[in-house]
Formats: sequence, structure tokens, C-alpha cells
Amino acid sequence: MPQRPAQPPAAEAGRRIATAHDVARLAGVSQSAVSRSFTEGASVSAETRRKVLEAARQLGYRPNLVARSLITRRSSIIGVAMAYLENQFYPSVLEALSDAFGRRGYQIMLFRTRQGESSDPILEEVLRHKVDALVMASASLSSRFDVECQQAGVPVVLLNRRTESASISSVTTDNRRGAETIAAFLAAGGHRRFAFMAGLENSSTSQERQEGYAAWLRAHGFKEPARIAGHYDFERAAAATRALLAGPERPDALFCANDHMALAAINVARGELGLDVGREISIVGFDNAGPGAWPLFGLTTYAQPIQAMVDQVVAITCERLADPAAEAVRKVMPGSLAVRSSARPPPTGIVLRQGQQIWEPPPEGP
Amino acid sequence: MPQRPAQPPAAEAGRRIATAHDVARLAGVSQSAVSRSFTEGASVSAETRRKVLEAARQLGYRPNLVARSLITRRSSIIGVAMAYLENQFYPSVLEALSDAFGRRGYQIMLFRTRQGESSDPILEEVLRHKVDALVMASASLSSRFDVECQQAGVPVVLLNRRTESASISSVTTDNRRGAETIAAFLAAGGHRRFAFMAGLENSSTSQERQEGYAAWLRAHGFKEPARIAGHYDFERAAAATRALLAGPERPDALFCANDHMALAAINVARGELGLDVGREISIVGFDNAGPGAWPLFGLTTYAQPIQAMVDQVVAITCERLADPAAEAVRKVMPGSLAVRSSARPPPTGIVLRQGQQIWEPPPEGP
DNA sequence: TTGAAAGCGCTAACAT
DNA sequence: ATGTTAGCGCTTTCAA
Repeated sequence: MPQRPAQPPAAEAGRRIATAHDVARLAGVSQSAVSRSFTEGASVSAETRRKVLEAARQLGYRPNLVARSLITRRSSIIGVAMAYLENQFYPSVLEALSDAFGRRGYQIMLFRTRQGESSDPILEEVLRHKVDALVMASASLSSRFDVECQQAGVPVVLLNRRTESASISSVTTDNRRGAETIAAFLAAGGHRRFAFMAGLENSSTSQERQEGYAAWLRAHGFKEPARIAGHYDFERAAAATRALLAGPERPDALFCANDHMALAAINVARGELGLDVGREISIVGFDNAGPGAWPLFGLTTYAQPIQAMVDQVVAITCERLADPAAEAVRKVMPGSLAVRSSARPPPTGIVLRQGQQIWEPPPEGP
Repeated sequence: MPQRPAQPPAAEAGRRIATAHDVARLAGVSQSAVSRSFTEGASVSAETRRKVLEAARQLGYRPNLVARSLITRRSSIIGVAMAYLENQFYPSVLEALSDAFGRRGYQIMLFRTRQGESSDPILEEVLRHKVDALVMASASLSSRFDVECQQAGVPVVLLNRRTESASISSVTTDNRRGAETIAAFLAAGGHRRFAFMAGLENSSTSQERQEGYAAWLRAHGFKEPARIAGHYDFERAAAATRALLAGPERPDALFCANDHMALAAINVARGELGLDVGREISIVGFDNAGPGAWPLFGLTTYAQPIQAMVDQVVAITCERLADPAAEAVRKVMPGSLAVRSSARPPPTGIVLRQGQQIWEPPPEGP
């Protein structure tokens, strides 16, 4: 009998964990027959499979995924990299990813990156664990990361971020269009002194939202919006709001690059300064996830279709796994402006869709 | 040359992923020397290790954790089961778990359970993936789950839940004491008509908080608190609050079994009914995580020491991994009552600690 | 359809 | 300190 290692790792109560060999012996078949019985579409007779399944049940046998991974070179694990779970958008995304990948037989391995920092520190762990693919949300991608994953054959899909690299797929909401819609909405609502709160400087998402907003205002003859930075952080967003609202020419419309910062802004404007948000100042966010929908906030925000985005991520990932030569896909999803009470609305253009007030910009006149 | 499987899984750009063999060949040593060079505390000469590391660098070699797991019977993966990430307490816990286990060389695999449902559906996945241990937060444990994990030698540690089973470790906050403290706080604040909002019926956490609250009130001659159930769900908590506050004898103090429900209650009380929370009605929560600390809520709540709890979970898990025969530990951590504005405070007893207002019950007089 | 045999990439005795 | 060897538990040829 082979000696056990000093620290019996999974030894328990005398009974060893059953292997395919044990099952084979009990069922009176070969070990490969056991393997086949647990493989979708393998050629086994009904009778053999029955015997195997019965023996497996008796022994409490379960195929060892680690051993399977070693030979199939597929771990059934999807890595998910996220920077901060404080912004409720990301826990929601995580839930949806876990459910959607779970339905296709994958489990999620979570990798934490640091807000605003490179995600390189997680590279080693991602690669060592042989995840089948990596989904990055709220994390940015260095070119070294990109290259290493490509060499290792690990597909990377960005969610809510884009990159220039041709090899990296991404799924985003149409940030430009969303920001333009918000600008049009605020202008139609009679606002004149615009402001924008940026997230992180190197975030494609924040950049696109700023550009869309500023470009629309410029094209329609409005003054360039004031710009502050909240770095996607509640406290920093609150501080930026304080500074902005204490200034000489207080804006009457503030678009924040995400809901998390918009909620910080509302907390300062109403909670600290006693402003009537939605009348004295309008605050708009982007995401439509989390507390923004609560009555006390009533945050008007551009909604990202989380479920549809996650479905796209899963589809792209699986496509890439089935055909490693498949080209990178950059999917841009449509969103919609959810109208609540945190911003003074235009007199027209608001429609009710699926229990939610939506505003759509009127077609541009000639 | 052995034939490749039909679907080249990790094939890329011609270059195969380097194995320890490749490194050994390039470095001119045996493959076990390579293995040793990557193993903490193995006996290798400095010179050999240098050669190996250099060759590994050239080839971009990284030890394959799947292969290692197969032989060491340790996956370096900790399963974390969670039911709902909507309550910000859990994303915070998840972050802390990921960081703390990450520092000890473990990665987190996430398993989603359904709120209020059995966690049995994830059992198969947990066992197949050979996680080294399982941490369950906001999830309840069936006896079958317990037994199977024990047989498989997978230690289970509950976080924020307890169970009767002698084999299961748990880390909780002192729920009874917390609830008693809240009752004493509200009584000292002059409240007389008490109410309690429960979470899920089968949740040990909710039960303990209810018992502590009711027992203290009973012992001090107050009327039994009214009881409603929010099922840990925002919408259901909101509905329960509506029903409660529409009743004939409106309570002046409502203790909710967690912050998430307390925030729903505030949204209804202030946002829908226009009540002045903290003056006309006092609302207290339990957790101290997430939006409760925002100025607009100012939620008074019993704080769970998340970091300390997670540190305990990690310590217990590692202890159990080092010595599988170690006994189950049930750790009960002290919390503290964070005083903000959502409940009328007593005239005395509030102290400032680490920038946070804290209330401590006076010693019981004879 | 089935079994035998050859590994997947690594660790851990064991012998040197 | 180092190399040789024997697997870890499984999938997948290959022959029968």
C-alpha cells in the first residue's frame, strides 16, 4: 500500500474518496467505461451506463474535475477581474455573470484588482489557475497582460471597458450616445450651466461619456461644461461636488460618469447643502444599478442593459472557446435614459416603457 | 508526435505552453529540479535554482496549478457561497475574503445560492471542483450538505450564520448582545412602541436578533414588539414597512434585522410617508455596511466587524486545512452600536471612538 | 461498444 | 543536492 503524505489532505473517517477505478471494479467494467458513462455523447451501451451509474451512486463517486482539466486542458473556470464591489453595478454584473456562465457549466473565479492601478498583479494567478477565459470589468488592461494572455491562449473579454488592442473583445453600452442623450435631455429641460464629473482618467468609459456630453453641448451652442473628477470613488466624488457647488457660478446640471458618484453628489447637494435636487440642481448618473432607483434618490440615469451585456459576454466567450481563431468582437449595446426625479425633465418626450419612464431625444431638425 | 485533440484548446501561434520538462531541458537539469526550484523550502542549490529560473523566464514558464493540485490534492481554491449581492454587506465581505485568502495564496471560487432556498444545488459543483474549503455567507446549510462535505474532507465555515451541527465552524457577531443593546438604546431614548422586522424565518441571524431584542424588552417591562417580516429583500421590506406604518398603533421604534431592510424602511417612512426619521420614528439596522453611512440615511446600526470576522474565517479555515482533525470553532465577535441620525438617541452614554459615535449600555443597576 | 495503454504536468518518495 | 521513478485521476487513442 502506497504511503500517504504526512498531512492526509482529504482523508476522512477511513473511507477514501471513490475514483473511477473503484466504480469500475464494483460495476465490473473497465475504468474507461466509467469515464464514458460520465461523458456527454460518448459511446456506451445503456446497460453499461446503468451499471456504472448505480455503482457510482453507491460509492458516492463524482468525476474529479482537476484530473479532467489536466487532460482536456479545459478547467471549466472563467476568471472575472473586478476592481471594486462598492459600486453596486459590479455586484449586479457579478451575479449575472455567475448565473449565465453557471448555466453553461462554468464556475467563476474572482480576481481583485485595485481601482486605478494596473491589473498586472493578478496576471500570474490567472495564468497559473488555467482559467478558460477572463472577463474584466472595471479593470484596465496593460499590453503586457494582453500579450501574455494571448500567448497562453486565454481569451479576454472586457465588460464596460474598451481597448485599442485588436485582439481583445469588449461589450459596452453606447456611452457616446448615452452621454449625448443626457446632454439633450438636460438642455431640453432648460438647463444652462453644465458640469461633468469624470471617473478615472484612464477609463475609456469615462472618456467616452465626457466626449459625448461635451460634443453635444458644443454642437448646440452651449458653454463648455465645467469638469471635476470623482475617480469613481464615493468620498472623492463627494469632495469634488463640494468644491464644485461652493464655486462662484454654481452649475444647474451635473452629469456624473456613473451612478455611484451621482449618489455621492446627491448626498452632498441635498444632505449637506440642503439643495432641492431636481429643482435647484439636476444630477444625472449612468448605469442604473443599485440605490439610485430607491425613492429617496430617484436618480435619473442612463441605463446599461446588464443582463443583455452579460449575455453578450457569455456568447462571445463561448464562441471564442469553441473556435480560438475567432476574431475579437466589440459589441456596443443600446441603453436608455431612465427618468426619475433627480433632474428637471423636459416638457415633452417622456414615455412609459415596462414600468419605467424613458426619454428619447427628438430627431434632429434639418 | 502525439496527435492533438480536434479542438486545440490552448494552442496559439505555434508556440506550445512551456512545461517543467522544457525548462529542465533548457537549463540542463532534471525535471524534478525544476519542480523544486518552484517549491518553497525545497532543497535546491542556489546555482541550480538560478539556472532554472533563468530558463523559465526565457520560456515564459509557469507551474501548472491543475497538475499540482492533482498530486498534492490541494487546489488552492476556496469556495465562497453567497445568496445575494444586493445587500452591500456581502460584496464587502467578498472583497475582504478575496484579499485575505489571496494573501495566503488562495483564490476565491464563487458559488451562487438562492435567497431562502437550499444550497444543495451548488453541492455537486463545490465537490467536483475540489475546493480546499467552503465559506458560506448568507446561505444555509442542509444536513446532507454537511455530511457530504465532511465525507469529502472539505471544511465548511459559516460567516454570519450558525448551525447546530457540531462539525461546522462559524463566525458571527454577538447578535443577541447587539439586539439587547439596540433595545436598551431605544428604551433609553424614550421609545415605547417597539417593532421588529425579521429577515428570513430560517436564518439563525434573524432569530438571534429578534430574541435578544424581545427578551430585553420583556425583561424591562415593555410591551412585546410588533413583528413583521422583510425576508432580507428590499421590496418585501418596503411592503412590510408600509403595512406596519399604516396600522392603528404606529410604532415609534423599528429595529430591522439588517441594514438592507432598514434602508428600505427609511425609504418608505421618509420617502413615501414623509415622516421625519429620527424624530417621528426611529429606525435601527444591523451590519453597518454600505449606504447606511451616507449622510442622507445616517442609519444608526449595530456594526459587524467585517475585517475581523473575515480574519477569523481565514484563520479557522487555515487551521482546519493544516490539521483536518481540528475541532470546529464557533467564534462570536463583539460589535458596537454606531449612532447616527435615524434614531432618537438617549441623553447620555454616547462616546466618540475612531471618528464614530458609539453607544454603550450602562451597567445594569441592582 | 469495449478494454488496454498511454499520457496530461506535476510532486514526492527513494536512492545516489 | 540531484536524478530516477512512480503515480495523482482522468480522457482518449487504438485494437479488438
